[in-house]
Amino acid sequence: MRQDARENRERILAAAEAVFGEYGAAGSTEEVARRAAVSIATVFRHFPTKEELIEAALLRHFEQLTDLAHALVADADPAVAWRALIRTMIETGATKLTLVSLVADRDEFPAGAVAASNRLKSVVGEVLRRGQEAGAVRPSVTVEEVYLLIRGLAQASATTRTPPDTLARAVDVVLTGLSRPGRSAPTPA
Amino acid sequence: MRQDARENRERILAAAEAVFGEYGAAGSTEEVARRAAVSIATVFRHFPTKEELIEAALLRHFEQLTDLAHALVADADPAVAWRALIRTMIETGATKLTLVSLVADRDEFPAGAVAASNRLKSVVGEVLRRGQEAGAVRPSVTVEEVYLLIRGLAQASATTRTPPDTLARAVDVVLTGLSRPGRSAPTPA
Amino acid sequence: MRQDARENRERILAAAEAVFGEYGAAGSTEEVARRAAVSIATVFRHFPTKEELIEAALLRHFEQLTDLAHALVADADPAVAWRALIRTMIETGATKLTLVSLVADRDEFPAGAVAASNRLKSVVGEVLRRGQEAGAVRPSVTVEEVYLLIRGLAQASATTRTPPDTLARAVDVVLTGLSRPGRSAPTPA
Amino acid sequence: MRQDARENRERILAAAEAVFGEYGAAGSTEEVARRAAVSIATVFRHFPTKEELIEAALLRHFEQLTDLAHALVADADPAVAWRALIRTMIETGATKLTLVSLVADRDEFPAGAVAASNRLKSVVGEVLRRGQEAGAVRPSVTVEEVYLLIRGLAQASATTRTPPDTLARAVDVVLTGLSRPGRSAPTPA
DNA sequence: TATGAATGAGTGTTCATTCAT
DNA sequence: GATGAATGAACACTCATTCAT
Repeated sequence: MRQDARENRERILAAAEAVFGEYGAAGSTEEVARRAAVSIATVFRHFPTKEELIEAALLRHFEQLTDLAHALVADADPAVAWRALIRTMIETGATKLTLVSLVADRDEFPAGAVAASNRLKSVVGEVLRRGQEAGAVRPSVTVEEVYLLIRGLAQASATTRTPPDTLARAVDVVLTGLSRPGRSAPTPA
Repeated sequence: MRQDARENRERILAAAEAVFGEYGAAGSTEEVARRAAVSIATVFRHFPTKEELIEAALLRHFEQLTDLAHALVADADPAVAWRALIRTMIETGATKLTLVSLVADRDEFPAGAVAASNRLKSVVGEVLRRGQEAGAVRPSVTVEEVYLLIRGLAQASATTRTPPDTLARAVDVVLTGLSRPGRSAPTPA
Repeated sequence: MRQDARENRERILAAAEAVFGEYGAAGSTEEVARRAAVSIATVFRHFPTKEELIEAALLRHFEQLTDLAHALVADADPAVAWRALIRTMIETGATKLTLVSLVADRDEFPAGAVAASNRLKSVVGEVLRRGQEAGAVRPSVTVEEVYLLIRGLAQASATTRTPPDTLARAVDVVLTGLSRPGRSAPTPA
Repeated sequence: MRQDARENRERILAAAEAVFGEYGAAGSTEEVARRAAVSIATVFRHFPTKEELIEAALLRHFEQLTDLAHALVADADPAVAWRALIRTMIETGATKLTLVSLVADRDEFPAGAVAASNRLKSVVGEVLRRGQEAGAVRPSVTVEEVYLLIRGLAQASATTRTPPDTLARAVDVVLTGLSRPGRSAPTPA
């Protein structure tokens, strides 16, 4: 691929993340093209379908989160790492995670995105396991409900104007509900 | 209104609830008409605007929930009532609550739906207060984060195929996070 | 026909004249029904087609004008009668004559309306002939161009907001153009 | 703009002039597309709104007439120029001038079309003035009634099947009515 | 006979996608 | 490889007309 093509691809993906994060699936491909300052035909040359465009944006997002999770795994305190990961996934994912629902229910979930999603999930699972081993998280908790809770808060706060402190309190509720009984989750500064 | 018209109206509302619950605002009025087995013109005779159709469906849903909440208020045990309400709102609301976000951010939230929504919220608030007085719910909890958590789980489980037990575990996490420390929420049968 | 039916018919015709006069053919049958305070089905029972409704309204208008022309024929001064007829047809017809174009170009011009139109035309022709015999109108003038001029001014002033004095001056121009050379048309008070 | 696009634009405008001239504002954009042999989406790409399409057609027509009027101004004989202008405006404008009323009463008359319309009116005014100075036209005549008469005949003859000689005689009547007393308007060959 | 309700065939408009340059 | 233009299929909505009550 030529260099200008690669640059275009990157600009388009960034624009897609912004547009679909803002308007959900209702966001138009034309608008993506406009923000990326390319012709719409260029968008379609890179991503032959609106769906593929969304998936590519998702993939990018998953990979960024995976990197972040990896960094947190290296953190000294598993309990701190755990809480930070949950918080970050909800907050940074807020605008973008809405995208998941746009492709998730299709039968043939795209190979690339599903792989990235699995990679992310396994790292999250690892942070979870460490939290459990450290006695900070209930042993019965599985990644599945954690994901559901994260996605829920991300979507809900993304689709309505939620005051930050309301979201913060909701996150605390979740963290408390996940934490080992007797150890309440300390609220961050 | 004639009887056949009332029947149509009811069928249309049910169809609208299903369609918009499934596809969000992207659901088409045509599809609603198809599922209700009426002409699209009939849909528009009953609800002159797509928005009004969505709002009417919302209103219906709010009122049903309000009735249910009222019934639960009359229940003997506040703690049981509280858990039942949360569970029911998430489960029955799953498909439908997604609709809230579709109209919630408009400036002129329609009188009917907003009133119904407020009525519901106040009853939920009452059930919450009773749960707190009975020592079953943390005193610091407010309706706002409860709503956010409910909406989150409802939307998230509605927009992806979630196994029932995953949803159940997530609900338990939330209920535990909301309950008085030391009193874990007993899982139902 | 029952009496209430006849009353309805009359109210519908009046409403039709108003509505189509205001909006032209774009006026909706529903609006006519609304102004006549009857159901739309009643409108269609009386006039099985929108076209037939328009034609009936036309016919009514033609007949009223014919009556008026007859009265003018009886007038003592042919020249005065002539000018009065032209003026009245343009002015009263302003709002309504637009209707003519709505049906005029169809092949099968409706029997009733065409008859009424012909009756009117023949009376206008008579007034014209008398004016010519009295030396007030050019002998070469025929009813055809007179009709075209009348319709033109009526339509043009009906479809745009025309100041009364502009219309009056235009009518004077026409009257002058029609009158015997050497005898300018005296402007009325 | 690419060349094929420019060609399409021109074909669309021509089609619009024909269609709206025939049916008035009731003419459908689909019909325009059909006559221009393009997809309806192409029509909307060029003119994002039916209104803008009508306006563009109007503007084109006004500009053509203005050019013609300018050419006539340069003509040696003001009386001849005057009569030729009136005749041409009525005849060529027949099908098209109907459009004026469709947009004229809107508050925000579109800048382009209104400017073009004003330019045309001022040139017509100039030809009128020259005719008056040459003693061919009554001094009391203003552009307003001239316009009303022109529009009237154009509309009336456009909306009904008028035999050419009837229209010609009507035009003569108008020209005579406008001309200086004692000087009848010579009929053209 | 009159009505409220239902309908089919449009209308203007948008958008994901393809084609010619 | 990138672009501007074109397109078909849909969408929300309207209206003349018909049907059941």
